[in-house]
Amino acid sequence: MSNDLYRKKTQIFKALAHPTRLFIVDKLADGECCVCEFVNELDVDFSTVSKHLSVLKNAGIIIDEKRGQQVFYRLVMRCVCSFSHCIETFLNKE
Amino acid sequence: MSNDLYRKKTQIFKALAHPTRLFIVDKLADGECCVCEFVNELDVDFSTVSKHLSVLKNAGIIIDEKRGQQVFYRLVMRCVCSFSHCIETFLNKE
DNA sequence: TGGTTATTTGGTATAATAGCCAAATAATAA
DNA sequence: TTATTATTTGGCTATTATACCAAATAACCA
Repeated sequence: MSNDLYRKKTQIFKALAHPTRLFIVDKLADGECCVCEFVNELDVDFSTVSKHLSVLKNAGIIIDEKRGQQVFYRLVMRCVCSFSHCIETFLNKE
Repeated sequence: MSNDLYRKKTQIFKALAHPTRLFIVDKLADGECCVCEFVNELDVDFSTVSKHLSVLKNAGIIIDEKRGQQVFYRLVMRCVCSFSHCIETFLNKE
């Protein structure tokens, strides 16, 4: 049980283990978004969205880029989408 | 943001978001195991292993079958393996 | 420069999770 | 029936995660 690998993998699963963050990833699968777009669609505080984004960023799932006063986020770990899709198929079977 | 779907998906990611549980899933990818086999390899209490297994079971990732006095667990959500593999590739790139 | 907008950071209260121990259950053996 | 083995469950404490508010930063505009 090589600890370091499991620790890093766990960080990725933890980052994804929240409904708001899964929603963010789903949305980013269709293209980049700025922070305010998430705030508009989710009924949570700006600071809360920002913190969720930083969790995903620290895990290496998304990256950010500042353009003007806005910050845009992009999905880099694309295979999350295929797993997410597999889960949906799985849930429909039950 | 259809809440019920995100709630269920989150449950699956939460279930996977622990090093011990990732280890269990990895091991089950190679075939069924009984509880005691995990206890031997992991340095944690029997009750702790049992609780980790029930988290994975409640999420629908593994199933159990009692044979005699032992309980055997099997991996049913196989696509966890491919995602796990993708994460490893991803981590190696960095 | 001063004001406004977009975003992040720090503080804090609350909720969820993890791990151990002890006790309960369940199957089998003596 | 009693004892033994395998596993689960309940209770408790310590740690971690979440969400809000307020304050800080950073870019742009007047």
